Formats: sequence, structure tokens, C-alpha cells
Amino acid sequence: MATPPAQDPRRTLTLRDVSEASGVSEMTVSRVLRNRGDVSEATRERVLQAARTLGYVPNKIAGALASQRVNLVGVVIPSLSNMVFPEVMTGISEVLEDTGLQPVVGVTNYAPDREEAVIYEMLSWRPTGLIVAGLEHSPAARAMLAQAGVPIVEIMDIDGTPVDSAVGISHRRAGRQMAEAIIAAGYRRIAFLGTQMPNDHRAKKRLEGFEEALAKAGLTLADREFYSGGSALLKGREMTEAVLARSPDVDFLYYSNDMIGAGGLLYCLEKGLDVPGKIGLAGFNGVELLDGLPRRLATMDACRLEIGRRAAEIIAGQPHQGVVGGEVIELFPTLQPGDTIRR
Amino acid sequence: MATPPAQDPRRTLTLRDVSEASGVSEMTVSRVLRNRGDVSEATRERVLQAARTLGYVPNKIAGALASQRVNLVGVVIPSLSNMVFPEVMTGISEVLEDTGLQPVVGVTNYAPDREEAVIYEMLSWRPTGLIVAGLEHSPAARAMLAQAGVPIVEIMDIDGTPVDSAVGISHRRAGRQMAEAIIAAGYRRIAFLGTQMPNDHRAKKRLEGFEEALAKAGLTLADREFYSGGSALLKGREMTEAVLARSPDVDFLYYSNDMIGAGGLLYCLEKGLDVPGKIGLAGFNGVELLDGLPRRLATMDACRLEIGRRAAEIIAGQPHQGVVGGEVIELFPTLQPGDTIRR
DNA sequence: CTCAACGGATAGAGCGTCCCCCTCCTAAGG
DNA sequence: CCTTAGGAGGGGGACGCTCTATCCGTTGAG
Repeated sequence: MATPPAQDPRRTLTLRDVSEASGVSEMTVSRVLRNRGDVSEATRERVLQAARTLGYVPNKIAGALASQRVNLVGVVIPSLSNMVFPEVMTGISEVLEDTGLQPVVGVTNYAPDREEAVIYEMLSWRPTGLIVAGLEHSPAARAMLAQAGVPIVEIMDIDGTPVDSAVGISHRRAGRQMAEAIIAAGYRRIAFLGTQMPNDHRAKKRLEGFEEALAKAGLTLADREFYSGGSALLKGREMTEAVLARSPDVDFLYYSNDMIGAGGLLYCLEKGLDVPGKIGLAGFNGVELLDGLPRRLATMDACRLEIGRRAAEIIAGQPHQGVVGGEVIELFPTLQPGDTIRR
Repeated sequence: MATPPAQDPRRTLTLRDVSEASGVSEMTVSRVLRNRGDVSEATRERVLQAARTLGYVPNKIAGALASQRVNLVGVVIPSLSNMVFPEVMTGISEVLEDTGLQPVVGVTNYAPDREEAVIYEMLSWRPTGLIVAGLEHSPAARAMLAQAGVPIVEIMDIDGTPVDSAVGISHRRAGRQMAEAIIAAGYRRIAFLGTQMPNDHRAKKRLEGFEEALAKAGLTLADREFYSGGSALLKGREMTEAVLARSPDVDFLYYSNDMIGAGGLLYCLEKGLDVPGKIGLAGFNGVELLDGLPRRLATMDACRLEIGRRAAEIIAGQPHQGVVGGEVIELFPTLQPGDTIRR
């Protein structure tokens, strides 16, 4: 404890070590490292040199406590593995890049209690803002978000009441639009294939909108199939096979996401089915993967990049501590008919 | 400043607020919230109740500074979008789940300077440990890692000298093994198709090992093709088309990853080529996606889940602050011949 | 009465940052 | 040549907020 710092190479370095090594005060070192305040070029160089030599890394814990400022933005999302959230992250990172803010990801696996825990954990670091996927949260989670005192942006979905701000699309409307397009193309015996996820509220809303539009046209779903877990591509195949076996007369397959849709498409092509003549297919999301398939699956992009950008802008643009909020930004996805729906 | 806390609902809550609300001392609240020390069930309940009601979230910034303990494990990886790292993350999370430790991800996009920045940022939060993909780092990054004073685990690769611990496979050996299998199956005019990533050292090592084994059999690569950016599946198609146009007589295509391999496979099947009779294909990684393809691509799993698990175990198992280190764990991938290589 | 369980009080610790102030140095004015 | 204003550069000390450590006091059971 009383030993001079130089003695023990394993001791963690502090500002004082750098200040002693460079012969200036801690204050000056701090100024240099933060690029703030007036420091002569010579002094600055000397300090940086010393810091580099020692291998000093500032302690943000202490810095944050002292400055009451944390350059972190929490991002709470259900999953990383379905190709949609990485793109949202890209949008967020792009915008945050030149603001000095830094995103930190938390994954909930579509479990409400996990989400609650992740939000709690995130808020305990007192971030500059929080971006959370979806509008549905446990009451406790909502309470924490409401109390947080920092901007909260709920993304992906706008069919509901946000705690603070929201950026997203209307999944209900998206479902409706797809149904309308399918009906307009002349398909009538339509099946829905989705993953079994009670907590994927957005997929559920799409289905609701979809059925709503069908009903308006006097139709109902000819069949539906749910599955969970495993490789989405493979599941898409299996589900498609099951549906076609059970309901050979369906003429359209609407998938809740592109991955299972892609599996279904591969299956149909393999079986030599006439796509989109005898049977049409559509997915949702507009993932890049689809570009490599033999035929382009009809889909609807979810504006993921843009959602990420806008959400980040709301956080970054927040005037210091001014709890404004209430902004709701609706984006409008476009339908990409691809090659799997008659025109 | 002098106003009592209750006055301003927007004020951020502190331990004191909870202690006042529950009628016990801050000390006791702290004990309850950390599950440490003796607190009667009744008191504990009362405190928790008060905390919940207020929506109190502990301030980890202050807690970490005081306790010199941060329950964070930094994970530095090149990318989230290629399906390999999410699985590593799954392994890490699984193990960390019941240790109270929490992973925090940083993404480098295969850029050394980004990596340096991410490592710096991570270390500035004084995490319990750091998991970094790869063994190749800038000198400055290596210096920081060496100085960090916390366990460092470099993952994925073991062909090199780790800073501290390492968990991974030998990519050079993996490349060799694949080449040997291909040669054993009777293929002779072999082409390599990879993404152009000067900083994907692991893909490079696989290629080196691959060529080494070819050389030993008196062979050289018949052709090679590189590409970068865009949808991997689509790129795989395009590259395959280019190679087959340029070198119509190749009888094997070795891809640096499964995604472009899958694209190539789809292309070959579409063109009606005899796979694996006239032409064989192989990728690398063993991604789940392959399960859904019409034919199973030959590949080699990279032990991703296991790598994540082992790395996390090293961090979690580290006796407090005892800088031991030096552990190197080699895992052995298995070749999955699938349906695209003759037997 | 003893002992254990429970929990209060108080005094730092931890490492930066913020605000305010001081010290030079330069340059213009006298 | 001296004086003085002004500003750049840099120092000093007070926090920030929670956890920890230590030392006690209280209470109830045996």
C-alpha cells in the first residue's frame, strides 16, 4: 500500500502515476486525456508519451462517477441470430460513431423476465439513453424505464403506447398490406407459417393484420403451421412440406420471416412446383440472404437500418438531461414482390 | 440541491431514498440488495418492496468504484453478422449466466485500429476479464492486454503466441485436413474461393495449411478467387460462376466459409452440375444454415460453442485477482463430409 | 444470563472531474 | 524601461455515490 507505484508492475495505474511520470498535475493529465481545456502542445505531448509508455488506460468508472456522464447507450434486443438485429445495430453504430456515444447490447431471447433483468442491468450503469425493441414489457420493466430519467426509445414497432419515444413500423399494417397484395394477385387459399413464439409480438401483430385484411375480402386462412427452435431454413422446409401434405390445394404460403420463407422456397423449387404460378410465397424482413437464392422471395423490408439510425439520433440529439420525449416516428416498409408472387 | 428527495420525482434515486422509504439504514439496504450479510427475511422483504415500489435501480458506477469489482466480461469480436460469433456468444453466456458475470460485446469489423479502440474502451471499464477473437493484434493492443491485470483469453485460433490464455482450433491444421480429405477422395484440380479480408488471419491460415497439404501431394491450387462485401450467398454464386468460366476443368471448390459455399452449391445445383461426382465442394464453419440446403455442404465445424464455453470458464474460474494465465486449450474440429465430396 | 442474529453509526476509499484560482508570459501603453 | 492588463496554461481542493470495515447496541431464544 505504501510502496511507490513503480515498485509493483501489477498495480493498476491511476492518473497520479501518469502525472508523476510526466511531471504535471493530475488535473493536467486529465485535461489532455479528455481533450478539454487549454494545454500547450509540448505538455500534451509529454503527457501522452508518458501515458503510452506506462500503458495507462483511464478508469471510466471513476470518470463517470465524477462527471455524472456515461457515454453508453443501452440497446436491448431479443436476439442476435436472426439477421434482423445486427442491421439495426449497424444503423445505431453509424449515427453514434461521431457523437462519442457507444452502444452496449443486451439480449433477451424473447423472454420477458430476461428483458426485465437486462433493462435493470443496463440502467444500473446510468447510460445516456436506452433503446429497447418492442413496446411490450413487464409492468416492472415499464416502471423502470419510466423512472430512468434518460431518453428511452422503443424500436421496431409502433402499434401500442410507448414509454417515451418510439421508432418503427406498423406490423399490423404490414400484415394487411401483404394480404392485400396477395389477394390482388388472385391467390385465395392462403396458409400462414410462423415460428411459435408467444412473445414475438411483432410477428403476432403482422398475422393479426394479415387475417384482418383476409376477412375484409371474405377469406380466412386455409391453414397454419407453427414451429420453434432449430435451423430456420430447415424448419421452413419441414413446415412447408407439412402444410402441402395436409392442404394440397393452398395456393399461397405466407411466412412470418424470410429465413423460413427461404427454406420453403427451396423446398418448392426442389419439388418442381410452379412458383409463382400455382403457388405463391412471401416472407418478411428483406434480409440480404435472399439475394443469393435461385429466385427472389417476395418480402417486405422492415426498415431496420433506418430504425436504428433514427433511434440513435433521438438519443444523441437529446439536449442534456432535458426530459422531452414523446416522439413517435413511423416508418413505412415497401413491399418487394420479388419473383414469388404473380403480377 | 437542498430540496428533500421526495420533492422531485425526476431526481435519480439513491440508496438513501430506499433506506428512508423502508425505515432501515443504507447499510442494511445495501446488504439486502447485494445478498450479503445477515438480514432477516422480514427486513429483506420490506427493503425489496420499497426498492420495487420506488423503481430503484442501484448505481453500479458508484458500486464498482467502491468495491473495485465490476461484473463485466468484455468480448471483442470482428463481426456479428456472419453467424459464427453469435454462437460463440451463446457459449459464453451459458457459462457466465450463473456466475453473476455479464458479457459485453465489442465489434471490430476486422479493422486493427478499431480493435485497438474497442480494447481500450473495454479495459477502461475495468472488467473482470476480456475475451478477444484472434491472436493478431497491434503492438499497442498487445501492450494494453498484457498490462491489463485481468485474465485475457484469446479465442478461435491457437496458431500463434497468446498474450495470456487461448482457446481455439488450429486453422492451419484444419486447412490441411480438408485438403487431405479432398485429395483422398480423388479430386486433383482444386480451386480456392475466399472473401478478400487481409485481416481475417484465420481464413488465411486455413488457406496456408490447405496449400501446404496440396504441395505435399505434389499439387497446387488450380485457381483462386476473392471477393469482398455484399451478401455472402450471392457472392458465392458469382465467384463460383467466375471460376467455372475461367477454369472449366476444376473438379473441386474449397470455400473459406460456409455462406459463400452455400451460394456456390446452389449455383452448381442450378446449373445441373454433378455434385459431388464431377465437382466437389467444401466450406468451413458448420453453420446451422446448411441444414436447410438441398444438399449438405461438406464442412468442418469450428467448435464455436465449446470455444465460448471454455473461454468463459477460464475467466469465471480465475481465483480473485490471481494472475495465473498461460493456459492454452486446443480443440479439434471434425470434418463433416456431407453430400458434396465423394466417398 | 449468554449468545447469536440482526442491523445501526461512522469513517473512509475509490479515481476522476469540476470549479475556482494562481502564475507566468506577452504585448501594449505610459 | 517599467507597468499593467489579459489570457493561456496549469494547480488545489472539494466533491460524486456507493460499498466496506469496524465497532456497537438491541433483541429474543435457550
